[in-house]
Amino acid sequence: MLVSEFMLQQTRVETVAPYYGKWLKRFPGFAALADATPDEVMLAWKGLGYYSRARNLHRTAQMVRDNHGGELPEDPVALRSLPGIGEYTAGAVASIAFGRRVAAVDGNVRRVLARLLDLPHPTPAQLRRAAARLLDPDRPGDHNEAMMELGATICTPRAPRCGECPVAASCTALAAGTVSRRPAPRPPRQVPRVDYATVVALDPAGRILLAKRPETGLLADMWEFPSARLTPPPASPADRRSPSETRTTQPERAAPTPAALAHLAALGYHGQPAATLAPVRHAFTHLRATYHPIVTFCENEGRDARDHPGPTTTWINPAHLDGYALPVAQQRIGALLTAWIAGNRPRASG
DNA sequence: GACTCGTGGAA
DNA sequence: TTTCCAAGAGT
Repeated sequence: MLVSEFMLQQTRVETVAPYYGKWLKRFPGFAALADATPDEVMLAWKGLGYYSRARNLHRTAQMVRDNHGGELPEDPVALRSLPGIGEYTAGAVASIAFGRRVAAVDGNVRRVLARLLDLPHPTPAQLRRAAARLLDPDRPGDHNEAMMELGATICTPRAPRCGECPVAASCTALAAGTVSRRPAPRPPRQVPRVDYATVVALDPAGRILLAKRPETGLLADMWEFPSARLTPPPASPADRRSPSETRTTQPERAAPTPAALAHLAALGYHGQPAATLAPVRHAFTHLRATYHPIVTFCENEGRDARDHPGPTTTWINPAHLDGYALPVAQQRIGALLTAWIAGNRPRASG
């Protein structure tokens, strides 16, 4: 249940389903997960997104092993202290798995309560009080699941089916005619557009260069083709409050070559662009990225990550790309590269 | 309270 | 094609 709760944070059931079974087979319990390496954990989470969840679940497994005798604590306060377990997950696990009398307020329950009580801007404290007051003390787990299921199937964000709702008679927002505006949606923010030059370096043996991302921030601890930002950093958060009517003047297509070669030189390699692959677009939660992949032939002077400072890098056989934790956009670049190599194989003998 | 942090699917 | 999310947690 802990694995499913981690995976379901901000993620749909249909997306999680294929990962869940494979994960439990790969890591059958806390001990197996705790003993795994970070790379093994990231590889199993590859493609699921919000990768800090994987690192936190890994750390939680190690804390369960080292501090809790190998068994997950049942007390919601103890659960709350584990990495990646917040107020919601602690309440869900404690009530559903262990029968503790605590509420679990997720996005669905928040919406249900906001409508039942007609609260436009419910605070976490208001939601905690309301959920605790309504909780069925005899069946807290079933109650919490029922609240979430009600929000997922009847009390939906758009087009709620109030005619089928079992608690419609108690719904304050329904009586007031404000259901569609409860809770009030937050005003949209402008999403920055960012262009990256992506270096696909090929050595004479046909191997490609990968770099490991920093252990914090976007796509932490994931592998990627070395990339350099082409567009200036986004404006300060306060400057992008308004909707997208004022689209920033980003170039439709950035010129990638100089920055790409500069980045490559910074890594200690030099070469000439052999081809430019099709741009790859990818929408993150708060960022819309466009990667401009450049294929370049490089002399691999037998160097690897231990021979020079800077980011961790490694040369790999393109056929082994699946063995590395690459985010989705980088996997797409890898697919483009594979196709390009296949189309250029006859000329590669020189 | 504001902000960061992925992805795929529906509208 | 673009928007808007969906079973949150950490800073």
